[in-house]
Amino acid sequence: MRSNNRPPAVTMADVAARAGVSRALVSIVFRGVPGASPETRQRVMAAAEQLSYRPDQRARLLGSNRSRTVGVVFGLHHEFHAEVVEALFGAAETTGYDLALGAAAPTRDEARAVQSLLGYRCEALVLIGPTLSQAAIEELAERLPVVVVARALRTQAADVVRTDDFAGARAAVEHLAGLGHQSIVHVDGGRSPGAAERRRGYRAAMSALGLESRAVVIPGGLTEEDGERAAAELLAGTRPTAVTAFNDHCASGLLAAVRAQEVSVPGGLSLVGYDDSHVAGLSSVALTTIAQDATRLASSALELAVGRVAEGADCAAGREVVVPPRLVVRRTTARVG
Amino acid sequence: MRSNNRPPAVTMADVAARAGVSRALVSIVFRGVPGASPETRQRVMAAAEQLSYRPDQRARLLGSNRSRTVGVVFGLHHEFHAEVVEALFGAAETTGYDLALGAAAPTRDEARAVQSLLGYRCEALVLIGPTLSQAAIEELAERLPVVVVARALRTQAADVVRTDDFAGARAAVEHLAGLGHQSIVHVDGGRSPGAAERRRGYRAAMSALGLESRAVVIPGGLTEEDGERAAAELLAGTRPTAVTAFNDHCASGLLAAVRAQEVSVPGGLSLVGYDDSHVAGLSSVALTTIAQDATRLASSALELAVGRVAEGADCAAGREVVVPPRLVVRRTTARVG
DNA sequence: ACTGGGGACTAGAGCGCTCTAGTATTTCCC
DNA sequence: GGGAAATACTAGAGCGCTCTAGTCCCCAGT
Repeated sequence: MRSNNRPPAVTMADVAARAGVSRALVSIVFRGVPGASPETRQRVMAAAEQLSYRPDQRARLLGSNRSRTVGVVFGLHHEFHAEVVEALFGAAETTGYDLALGAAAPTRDEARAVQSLLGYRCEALVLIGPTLSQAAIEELAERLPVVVVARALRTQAADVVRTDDFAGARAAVEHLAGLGHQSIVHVDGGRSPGAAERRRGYRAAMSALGLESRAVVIPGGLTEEDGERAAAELLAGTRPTAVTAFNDHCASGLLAAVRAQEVSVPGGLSLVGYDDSHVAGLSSVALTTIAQDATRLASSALELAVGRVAEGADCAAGREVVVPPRLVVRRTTARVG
Repeated sequence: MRSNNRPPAVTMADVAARAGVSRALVSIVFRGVPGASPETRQRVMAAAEQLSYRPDQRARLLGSNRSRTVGVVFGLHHEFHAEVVEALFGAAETTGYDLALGAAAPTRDEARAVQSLLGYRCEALVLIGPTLSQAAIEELAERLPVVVVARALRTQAADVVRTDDFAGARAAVEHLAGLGHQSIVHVDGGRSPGAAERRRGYRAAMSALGLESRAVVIPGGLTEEDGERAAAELLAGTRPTAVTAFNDHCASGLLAAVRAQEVSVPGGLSLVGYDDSHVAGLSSVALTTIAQDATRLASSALELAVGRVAEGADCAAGREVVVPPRLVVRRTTARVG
């Protein structure tokens, strides 16, 4: 029994019949390949329009035995991921590839997202800030090209596109040092992608400035709550004059929390975030931060992904694209008072 | 020429050969339908495991001529949408339906997202806070079941699931009035989904309290920036003692901006947001707000969507589920000073 | 002993496309 | 005017599944 009594979906055959041509010709027109006269093309398109026909992706992909699809795994609640995803859509436009989204969230882990994407036979996978283990990523990479975005990974199996977080963290410290700060604390991101690099960059910069002994890293995280918790710890001990935070969310939580304690920013404390996310740009927050170039990360990632697909398995392994960060000075940093 | 020299994808036939059964049997096992003995099931699963086989969704769906997929259109940058999407994944678990995501963003409009979803032959569409015109939605609804979430819409064509925004706005006003406020301004959301209802609820509540003449609506929007702009306007005129904002983002922008102007909240101004989004819960923001129940919105939406699919075109038209909102009192509202 | 029924399994025809191999028809160039 | 080459089009075999209509075999009932 067919319980659904909507009209059956219109297929290529319907369009062909209406236009008075063969199915193959309709296929030719819709794929935009040569082999049809302009008038026929016109006629086919008109027929399709009248029937409001759209080619069935599933069948199209099945038939060509290529999916022309790149899977994207992203964190549903990560603002920065959303920016990269948007940029990926822009980049995909010119490549002829489609994007399939796999959402990861607290109640739906990355592995699930990946599995569902594999079911769609993506030709490559772009993982944005994945928290999967390196082993898991390498295993995946055996099956299809994998590009990891925004996470440093030493592996020959996958390509990596990331911001130079080491340089970013260093730039933050140097900016603060340039303003006369010496007591600079880093609130880190724990095991989050990028956290280790930023921590290393921070330490290296402190050493280079001869502030080695004053380097302090306190545990933070990637959410506002983490920033708030870090603020408590920060204010309890000997107060630094400046802080570099793992990301803008953490920084903004920290900012709000210290301001609530009557500590003025940047008067009493300078603060640098990371990512240049939306929140940093708000005039009421105006966070000095290190910007990641989502557009370049996205276009590089897609380029690597489709490049690898085209080259097949025998291409150069484990390429890495490092995009330089950019210091954006706003109003949470000032000369040490 | 086959440029890609990865091993060809493993198919059902491979599994069948390895397990020594027919393809059909493998299909039976993977669909979990009766018709295979426990031992055979075991054997097939083992074979699939060894080959790390996953059924090809495209083919599976093509073959069954059902996609068992519900398309979800959401705003990539809307925190609240992300919450609903996550809840939808949870709800989908029990229905046997899969979710396909269609992302809308400033550089990728909803129509594109919808078109791409249609290409995957979704059986129904869930539109979260769509900005599409009513006509466009109705046209869509002729082709497949459509459920609109978080936007009031008077139509027979689609089902609607929304929070009772009228009641929500009223609850906000009543809460403030209960604290002695009389001069209460509403910062609205313009043409955003839900904005009109909330505005009406605000006006109705003010009237009911005999504060009709003091009702003031100033233009806002759904972003922090909109809130900041509204703050400027707010502080320029005769200052109210309380504000209800269109959503939490708008409220938090407003909050930061007025605090920057040395206006204490809630001492000098009480503020109520809407949505109970993440940001409202931050201890440094602690925004009193009207919570929308994303989980219930999501489960109702999915229920309606699959219900309509099951019933076919002849089912009750234009159902509406209205989920009650909930006042969450935090620390941005206080008795009028 | 014969029938009937049910469980386990298979053959094979789709699903709506793509794409190779082909058939007409026209054009072009000595 | 005849062959080559290009252009416009079609036939039909897949792609990897699902699912209907079987086949086969074993056992209960009479």
